[in-house]
Amino acid sequence: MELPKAYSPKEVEDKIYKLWEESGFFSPEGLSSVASAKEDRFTSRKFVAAIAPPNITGELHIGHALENTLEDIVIRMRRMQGYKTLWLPGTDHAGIAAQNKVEKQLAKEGLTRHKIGREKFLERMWEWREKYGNIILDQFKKLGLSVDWTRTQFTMNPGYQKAVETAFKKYQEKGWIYRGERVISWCPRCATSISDLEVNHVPEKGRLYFIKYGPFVLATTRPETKLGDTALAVHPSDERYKKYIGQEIEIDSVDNTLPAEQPPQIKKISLKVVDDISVDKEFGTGIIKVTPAHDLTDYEISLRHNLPLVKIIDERGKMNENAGIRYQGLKVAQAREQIAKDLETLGLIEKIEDYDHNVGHCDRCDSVIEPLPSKQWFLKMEELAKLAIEALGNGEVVVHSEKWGQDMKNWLTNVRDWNISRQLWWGHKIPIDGEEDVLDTWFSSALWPFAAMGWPEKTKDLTEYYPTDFITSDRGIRYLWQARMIFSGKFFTGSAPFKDIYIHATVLTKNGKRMSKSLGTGIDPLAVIEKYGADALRFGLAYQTTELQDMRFGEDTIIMGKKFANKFWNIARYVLMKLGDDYEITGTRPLGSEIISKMDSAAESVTKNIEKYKFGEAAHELYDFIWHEFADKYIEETKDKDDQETKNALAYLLLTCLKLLHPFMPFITEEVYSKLPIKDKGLLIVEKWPS
RNA sequence: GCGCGCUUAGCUCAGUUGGUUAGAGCACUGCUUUUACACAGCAGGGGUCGUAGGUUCGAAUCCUACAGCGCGCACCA
Repeated sequence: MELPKAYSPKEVEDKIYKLWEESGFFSPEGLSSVASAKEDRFTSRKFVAAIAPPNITGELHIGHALENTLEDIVIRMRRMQGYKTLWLPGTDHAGIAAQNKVEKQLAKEGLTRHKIGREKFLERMWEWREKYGNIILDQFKKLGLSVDWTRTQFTMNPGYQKAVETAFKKYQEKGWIYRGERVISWCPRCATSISDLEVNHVPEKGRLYFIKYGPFVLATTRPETKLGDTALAVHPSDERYKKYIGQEIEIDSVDNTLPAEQPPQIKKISLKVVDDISVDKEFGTGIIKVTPAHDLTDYEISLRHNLPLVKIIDERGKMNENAGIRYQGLKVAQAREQIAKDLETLGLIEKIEDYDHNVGHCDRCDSVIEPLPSKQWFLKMEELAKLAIEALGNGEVVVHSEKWGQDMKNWLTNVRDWNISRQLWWGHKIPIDGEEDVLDTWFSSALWPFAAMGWPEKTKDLTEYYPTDFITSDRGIRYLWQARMIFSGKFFTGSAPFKDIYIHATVLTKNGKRMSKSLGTGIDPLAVIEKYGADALRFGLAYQTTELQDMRFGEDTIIMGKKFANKFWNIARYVLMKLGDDYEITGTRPLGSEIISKMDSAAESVTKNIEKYKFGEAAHELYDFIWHEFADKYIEETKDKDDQETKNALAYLLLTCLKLLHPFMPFITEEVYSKLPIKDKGLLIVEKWPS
């Protein structure tokens, strides 16, 4: 059987993937066809993982490629070790992100969701999901992922909807769901509340306005919120202001009842001075205006001092009737300019300084966030957080590396109640009569490992495969998703939903910047696969993986993977040539020569490293052994030998390396395996792991 | 601001509990087209291990300070 001189991935990959799919070995049911009770293969031991479901909005990016390559390495090794493996795939409806996509689509047609109405809009959402929802999953096939496609889930499937409803009701029975008017982070563009975790603080150049407030001067970046002031606050121990605490102070303000066309006039108002420890004596003049409705810190102060809220900014980011006719209808930024001008005219501004500060932006659309009071649904976190902290503390869930586990515990210890309602249309409707809002998308994601298996029904899958063994994601969603999965699992099923969490590195550009599609700094995995092959990409990614260090990824590493694939291909060619036509590989271990024992210890070490999720080390060991020990030394030393012993050793080395390399480079290894002179062989994917 | 991480060859990174001449891939130089592979082989150049101190018989490895880069949390109005 002649092998071509160079390995060409394109001719191999799709063909091999098809073979695997047809074999049924991606499903535990398929594995039972080759099960052996005697050797305990695919019978009693199980290994289960649920994929991090990609959003229906997306396309494959290099982060997905890394994440799922690593997970596939674990799954493939476990499968070969004889575990009945299940890797459960699916997609996430991605509430706000997906809704934004379709709204953009509508905008191109000159439409808005309000113009077409809720029903029609949801139809469009489902159309989107039909058309684009599975793109990533299809792309996963190019990567060679061995997920069980017969079980593909979606977070808005009817069964999953039921899980979400059930979960909500169970929380309700506990009395942990409540509705409250609170100041929350609001995105005027998306017209919904968003989670604090979805607010990005971006440094911006702003201005600090020093405004006269009666006998005081105080500094603010947002003069327009003056119209919503309900108090002034100082630090309790500030000697400068101690005598004013508790007093009502008369202040010159601007008359907001005058139309904008008229020159500004002074209006007297009065504000009480309160003392609060949150005030920094050192900043500005040490005295602050309190605008409870539009500032999170001020809101906290208002709760402590029982101050009223005056809402002056509406849900579209415009000044409302409480701002007075002079400002009503202006956008926040316009109102800021207008009032600054008015105050200046009235001589109420002492000075204006340039000022660099951080401004909150929406994670999804980058609009400036407006804190404002809004009626939202909340989930009490106290008891739930305890459940997760306990699971992380007693080793029921182990986080790799430990650094991230500690980090999650810290977050859970300080976590506030979860605002679970969103003013969107795409998502799970809050299961309360007359309620129009939907649930935060992470509410359903939090149920993923068990809801994807059919919970709350007592399904066979749930009994057999839950809890799972492994999950992985990048660090960006360890609170949003992983921490919440832990307490959801504990609360609803009594078990933590997985044993091991692996937080993988973030892939950066070669220059250490975040990869961004809009900046054109991303690497498209599909283009890489097209150019170098999936195995090269997979191996390159795994080779660079370390526990903590983020990964600056360039083509060099992929080129290395490609060269390595070609090297391995030629090792196989050589061995096959050397073995000759009538040799049959039996897989028996030749008696211990030096190279054989080196092989064995490499096998053991690679296994241990994958089991400990030390992917980079495992890849290095394989590379070094195959290239430098097997090829450079052993093959070179035995070139002039033709005896049976050498042939046995060559055959054994090739077969063992093939197996060890398979999780990293599944396509080329399966292809080579298909060419080996072995009697009654099946597919490499279910062959016995060497260690 | 608080916390964490990183800083080792031109580039991207390894360096296990401190111990002889600090490693890999890519790039580079020279030689080799020898029937597995030129996507290769052999040989080689290149590093005061961020800076300054300290501990030690001995430090890239431990401690302190500083600097640069990055991440997370919190936002000071």
